Amino acid sequence: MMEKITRDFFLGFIRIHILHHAEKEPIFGQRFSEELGRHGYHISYGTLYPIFHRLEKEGYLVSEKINVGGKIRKYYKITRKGKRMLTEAKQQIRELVDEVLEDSKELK
Amino acid sequence: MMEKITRDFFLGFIRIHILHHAEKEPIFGQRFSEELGRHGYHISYGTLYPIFHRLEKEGYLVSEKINVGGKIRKYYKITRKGKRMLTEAKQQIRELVDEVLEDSKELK
DNA sequence: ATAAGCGATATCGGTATACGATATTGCTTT
DNA sequence: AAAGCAATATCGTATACCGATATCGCTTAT
Repeated sequence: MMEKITRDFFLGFIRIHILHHAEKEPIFGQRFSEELGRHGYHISYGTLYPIFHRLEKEGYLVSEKINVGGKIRKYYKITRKGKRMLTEAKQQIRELVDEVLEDSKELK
Repeated sequence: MMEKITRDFFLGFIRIHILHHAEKEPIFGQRFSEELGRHGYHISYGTLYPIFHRLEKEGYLVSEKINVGGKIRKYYKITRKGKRMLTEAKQQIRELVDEVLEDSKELK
């Protein structure tokens, strides 16, 4: 089980994580969750779906329902507004993180 | 005002941030808050103090009340357990962050 | 044609966390 | 002894996370 502190970090980072992936290719909830799982992370659908809804409502993502093999997936892709925000957020996060993680670089 | 998404990140990162500083020198709430403020960040005392309490309760920090000019400050320093956790958390966070922020490096 | 199956999304009730505002602590000075 | 002050602590409300459960929409079997 993950340390709570690392988990808090993970959760605070999840929206950025989502936008980052949605910038590369359209994503949908279940697959995104699975991929996190493959990397040892887990997020409840009760958390994940409302986050998608909110990101769409705020204009950072836009969704499209697609029938794949008879099942409906809701694919999300990033909007122009989302890209702008993501770029800016990444810069701010990098500044925040660089100072604190500086001395852990050699431990990689 | 900060973007909500960046704020979520900041909040998820705050415990790491605190431990990081407490590793360098003993810290107390009000000064820590002021220093964040100087860097453009803000955290409510209603959020900050309970975080300190929890980190101490979990054994990552230990506090000592010190009278400075007639005022009581509660200085926190990191414990051995806290150091171990911090080192581990930093590595995990670096892995998480590196993939996502990779392509923002040249924008620094 | 209908109901069972299934991938996927949506939502619910309980619990925890963040916030601004207010109260409290503990010492010093008047 | 009470007023002043830096600093810490806590309160009530709002929001977020969670596991569990419900719902959706299509396909296949009866």
